[in-house]
Amino acid sequence: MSESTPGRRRGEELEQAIFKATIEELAEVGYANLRIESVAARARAGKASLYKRWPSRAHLVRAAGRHLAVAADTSYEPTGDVRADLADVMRRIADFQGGSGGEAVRGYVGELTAAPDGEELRDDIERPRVRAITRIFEAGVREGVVRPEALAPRIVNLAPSLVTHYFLTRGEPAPQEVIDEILDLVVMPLITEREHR
Amino acid sequence: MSESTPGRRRGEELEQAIFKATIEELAEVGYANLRIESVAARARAGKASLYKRWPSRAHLVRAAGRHLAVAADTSYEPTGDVRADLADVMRRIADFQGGSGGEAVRGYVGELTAAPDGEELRDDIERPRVRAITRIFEAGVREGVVRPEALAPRIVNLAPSLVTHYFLTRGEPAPQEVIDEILDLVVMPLITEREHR
DNA sequence: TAGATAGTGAACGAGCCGTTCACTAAATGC
DNA sequence: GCATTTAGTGAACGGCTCGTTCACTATCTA
Repeated sequence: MSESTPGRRRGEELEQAIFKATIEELAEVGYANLRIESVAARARAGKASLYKRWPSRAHLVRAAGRHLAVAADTSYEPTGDVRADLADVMRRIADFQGGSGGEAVRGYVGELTAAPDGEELRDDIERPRVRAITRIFEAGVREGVVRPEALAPRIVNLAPSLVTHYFLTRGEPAPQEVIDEILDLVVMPLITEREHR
Repeated sequence: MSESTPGRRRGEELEQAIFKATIEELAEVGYANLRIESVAARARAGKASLYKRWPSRAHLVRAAGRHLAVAADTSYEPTGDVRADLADVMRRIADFQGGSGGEAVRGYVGELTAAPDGEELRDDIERPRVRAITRIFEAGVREGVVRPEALAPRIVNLAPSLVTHYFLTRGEPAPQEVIDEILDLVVMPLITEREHR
């Protein structure tokens, strides 16, 4: 019961508090203005405790981003309406990008130079999306409305990639109209059978 | 003839020298490690001259990026082979991203928060691509191998968007295999007629 | 040729970085 | 229940880069 007066936290408990503070700071000031000292102060922790765990701001933010991505990984149940299900997943991605997760990704991208590490963050973010969309596509294939070739990873990743590209190049998450247009002009025409004609 | 010993440059001439220095620095140390003082020193200019023109590093890099994008805008003549022409344009985009242009874009993305300005840079970069691909598509439409619907901006931008997304999330420009896969699995199936079957 | 304009270079205060250290609280071993 | 080890705190630091200022000087213009 060391909740109200933490006395002195350590290990996992302290780490969680630092992640929480990082995410809050990201949401408030953005990645570009994130100060290690501010995070430490907000978490009521010593700056040295942060540097003991992560060698730089970029590493801290990356770790916090993974933390966030894993936490946000809620399993998704397709309704069977392929377009509606895809729109739903894309909307969730855009919402994620509108918050701290987006700031973390932005920072990761800005600092990234010929990615030596950092693949884990991308994987943690991509994996649940791929899983959700694969299930949607599989359901569509069973019903005969989606071509089996659509299950190729590049095609499964198409919708998330385009939503993310919008976010990265515009600075704000894709609005609903953009999501609709991506679906109606690109994704749906590509994945559905066009035997008519 | 104030080339070898510039005496003291001003106006346009000085600005060009600063851009040149910025681009060289970007290529050498990357955006994250770019120091205003290093740029000034390399351009043999006073730091104050830089701050007189651009309020921050981000603005300087953005301006240099536009400068570069405009300079790189070589008009493109389609051969008529849609896939080969697209592969060519995508290859050029990836090459651009592998140099200073990519670093400028990366910096712009990292610093970007709900883009108030910065649309000019995106436009300067996108416009020539859109123009080139539109011409490729138009040629394809005339020959009956490309659907007229492919001329929608979202579809014209598809290939560049995916190449750019790869670059931004991986930290390095898309290799040839990725370009080929994007073309064969996504772009070509989407834009070509599929009346057979 | 005189004045106005624009660039130089050095110096500055301020802020944040990443590190260190003496101190203290919590966990562990006995 | 006491002694030892482990881990976090908080303050202080040297160093770097920022963005600004200022006296000086080169170039342009009238």
